[in-house]
Amino acid sequence: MQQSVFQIQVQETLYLKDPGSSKVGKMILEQGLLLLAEIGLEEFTFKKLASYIQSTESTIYRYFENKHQFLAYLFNFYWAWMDLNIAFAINNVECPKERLKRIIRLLTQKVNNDIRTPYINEEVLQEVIALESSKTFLSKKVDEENKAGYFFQYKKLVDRIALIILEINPNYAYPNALVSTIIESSFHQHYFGLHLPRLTNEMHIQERLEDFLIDICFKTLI
Amino acid sequence: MQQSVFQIQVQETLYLKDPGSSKVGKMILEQGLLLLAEIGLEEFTFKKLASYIQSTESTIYRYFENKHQFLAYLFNFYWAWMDLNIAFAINNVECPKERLKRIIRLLTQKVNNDIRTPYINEEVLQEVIALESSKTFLSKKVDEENKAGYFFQYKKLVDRIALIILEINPNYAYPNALVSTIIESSFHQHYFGLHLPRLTNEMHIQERLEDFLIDICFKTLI
DNA sequence: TGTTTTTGATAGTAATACTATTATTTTTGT
DNA sequence: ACAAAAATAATAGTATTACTATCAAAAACA
Repeated sequence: MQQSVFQIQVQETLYLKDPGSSKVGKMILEQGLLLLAEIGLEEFTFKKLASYIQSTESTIYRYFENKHQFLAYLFNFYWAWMDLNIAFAINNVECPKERLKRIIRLLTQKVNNDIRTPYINEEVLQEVIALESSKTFLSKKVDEENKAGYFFQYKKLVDRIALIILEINPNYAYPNALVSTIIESSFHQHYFGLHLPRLTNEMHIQERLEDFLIDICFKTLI
Repeated sequence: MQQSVFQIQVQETLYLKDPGSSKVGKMILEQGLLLLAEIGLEEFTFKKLASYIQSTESTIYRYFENKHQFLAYLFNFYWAWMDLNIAFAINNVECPKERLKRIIRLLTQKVNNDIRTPYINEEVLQEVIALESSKTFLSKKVDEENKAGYFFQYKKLVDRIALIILEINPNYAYPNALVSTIIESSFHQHYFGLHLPRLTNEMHIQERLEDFLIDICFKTLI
C-alpha cells in the first residue's frame, strides 16, 4: 500500500478496464511496453503480446480497445509523469528563466527508470514515445481521439510551460507553439542524430541537444 | 514532348517499375495521391486503389513493393519539387538573409498545383506530406530505408539550406538541426492549428506561422 | 505480322484485427 | 470455509490486409 502514495492517473477514456487494477493488467502494461519498444508499433499486435505474457488476445482486448488506445495510455502516462517531474524540479525556483532552463534540461535528458512506478520502465517509455508519439496525433482520427482525451496530458504540460514563457516575455506571441516545437524537436533531433545524421548536428549527444534548444528559446524570447 | 523539359526525377530504388513510364503508372500516382489524401495511410491499401482506378492489385504491385515505398516516392517527389522551387525563388538573390526569408516563406506557404507536373497535384501532395511524412522515418526500418535512398531529397534540401544559414552566421553550431526543426515545425504547427489548437497559437494562419519561424531563425542566428 | 511486354482476372496464403462462446480459475463477501 | 460473482483461458470464427502466383488477354514494338 505504500506505493499508492505516488500514482500516475490516466483518464478512463484511455482504457476499457483499468490495467493498474489487476495482475494481468500490470503485465500488459509492463511487458506491452517492452514488446512495443522491441518491435515498434507497426509490428506490435495484441496476439504477440498475449503469447509474450502467456495470456490470450481476448484478455487484452478487455483492457484496451486496440493498440492505438494502448499507445495513447502510455503517451498520457509519460506526460503525466513528466509533468510531475517538472513540477518537482522547478518547485521553489523563483526565476522563470531558470525554471525554463531546468525544464528544457528535463525534456532533453535521457530519463532513468522511476522505481515509484513499479510496472512502467520510464527509460524504455521515453524511447517508445520518441519513436511513436507523432503517430498518435498524425491520423485521420485526431479530432475524435482529441475529444476522447488522448492528448490531454500533453496539452496540459504545453500550457503550463507556455505560462513560464509568458513570464519571461509577456509580449511573445507564440508561447504554446514554441513549447510544442521544442518538445517535438527534442525527440526528432535526438532520433535524427542516431539514424539520419545529415538532418542534424550530432544531437544524440545530450548536452548539444540541450544547448541547441536553450539557445533557440532564449534568443527567441529575449 | 514539351512537358518533358520540366521533370522531377525520383530514384530507382523508390519503385519497381517507373510509374511515369506508362498510363497505369500515372494513374497510380495521380489517383493514389488523391485516395491517400482522402483516407490516410492507415486505411490506404493497394486493393482499394486498384478498384479506385479500375485496375488490379497485381498491377500496382508491379510498380511499388508496398504502400510505404509508394509514400516514399511521393515524399521524394515533393522535396525534389520543392528544391527546384526554392532554387528558382532564390536565384539571383545575393543577400543570404533574404534568401533564407524567401525559403521560409515557401516552406510555410500553402502551395498551388504546378501544371508542369500533369499527374501530381502539389496542393494535395503537401497535405499528404504534412500528415504522413513523419511516418516514413519514424519506423524500425529507418536505417534500411535510409540506405535505399528513401530520404535522399529531404536530406539534400536540408543540407542546401544549412549552407545558407552558415553564410548568415558561420559560427552557428547547429545549422542542419535548425533547418530540420523549422521544416518539421512548419508541418506540425499548421496541423496543430487545425486540430490541436492548444498546442499552438493560431498557426493555421499562414502569415503567423511564417512570422513565428522567421523570428526564431533570425533571433537564433544573429 | 509475329513477338515481347504489360495488364487483368482469378486464386490462394499467412497474418491482422477483431468478436463470440464457454469452461475454468481466481477473487470476494459473509 | 464456501458460495457467488468476476475474471481469465481456450477455442473458434469473420472480414480484411498484405502480399505471391498463374495464366489468358490486350497492347506495344520491331
